[in-house]
Amino acid sequence: MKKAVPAKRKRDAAATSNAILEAASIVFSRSGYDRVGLREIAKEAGVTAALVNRYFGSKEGLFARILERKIDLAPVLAADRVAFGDWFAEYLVTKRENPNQYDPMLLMLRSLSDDDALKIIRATLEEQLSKPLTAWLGGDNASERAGLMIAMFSGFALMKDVVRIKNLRKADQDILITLLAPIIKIIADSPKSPEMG
Amino acid sequence: MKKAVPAKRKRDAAATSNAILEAASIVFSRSGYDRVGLREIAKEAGVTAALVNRYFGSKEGLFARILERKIDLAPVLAADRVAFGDWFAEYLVTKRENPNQYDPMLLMLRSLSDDDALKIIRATLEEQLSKPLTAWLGGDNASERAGLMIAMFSGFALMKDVVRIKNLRKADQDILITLLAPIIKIIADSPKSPEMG
DNA sequence: GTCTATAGAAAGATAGAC
DNA sequence: GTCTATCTTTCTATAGAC
Repeated sequence: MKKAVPAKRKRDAAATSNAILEAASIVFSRSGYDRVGLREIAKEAGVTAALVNRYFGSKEGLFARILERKIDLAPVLAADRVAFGDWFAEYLVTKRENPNQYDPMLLMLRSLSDDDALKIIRATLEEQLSKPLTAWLGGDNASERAGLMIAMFSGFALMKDVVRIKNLRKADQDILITLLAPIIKIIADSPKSPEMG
Repeated sequence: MKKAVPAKRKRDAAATSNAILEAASIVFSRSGYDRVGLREIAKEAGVTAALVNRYFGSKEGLFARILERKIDLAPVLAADRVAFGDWFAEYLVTKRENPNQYDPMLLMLRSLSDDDALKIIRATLEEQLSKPLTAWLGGDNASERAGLMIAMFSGFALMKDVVRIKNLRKADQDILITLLAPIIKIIADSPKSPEMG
């Protein structure tokens, strides 16, 4: 609940620019590209809308900058390979949305309606998720399996946190994990080399 | 390619209202709720924007009306139960988006950015997909499995047709089907009664 | 570096003529 | 039943004062 009472900085370009970027990351994650105006972002950052364009050129430029920052896959891919299915299933099911936090996946899922944003999202997904995930998975048809993995977990996040269907919101978490784990496993395990790492 | 040259009807409320509904269904499917204005819909239907509000009250009302119509699940659920996994995998992978056709799933996936639309989408998914699918699946944890099924295939449609990631667009279709089928099967088959119908 | 003020475009909705 | 015209709001972006 760190409300917008930022330590009063004055005439510090870097700090201001960071404050805007941080505010936009959070607000876009919560509401998506279209629902948020520059005024709201600026207000959250403690400045005026004019500065957003001054530092980022345009709303689209700001959005691109947010997703340019590297998405940290380490916590996900650091999991033990054989335990990955169970671990990732639990991660997806128990992950709680924090409305005051940057969440690249939710930000993207909520920003599909703008053409400019969509292009940036496509590029981000391919560069930041698809590529490293394909490499990490390895084995036969790694690219297709990475695609299915992204489809699966984006769909899960979409239905659980964005659309919020009851089936997933009211479900017992342990049951969901039990059901989800084998799905992740068969995607993650290369069919022809299931025991390799 | 049936461009907007509708058989000139004059002063026929039912026909006009239908034309608007049909045009909106197609345009919303192609572009989503936010990207489309009432003027564009009206033009496509061969009328003016004022009539849209006259017949549907508001843009939101129009959107709700589109999704009120029953989604026909028969072609999907009519499949033989044991062959369902293979059949549905092939269906999802080979399905081609037709930009001149109403597609409820793509319409919803592209309309997540508006709050009013999102509420309608949530209700539609639960009433029109979740409920019948849960009943059809049956067995233990049918609701959770239905939720996962919806998550899986909405995520697949999202990444294939909306975001269009290369992993799924450039993939060999047979490989995708082969990988997808077992995923669908383990969701569809109740863990404790895998052989029941 | 930051602000106020505003330009300019587009949207949803409505009043009223025909 | 359908149209034109317009009101009102909201948005991104920019010019220019301080």
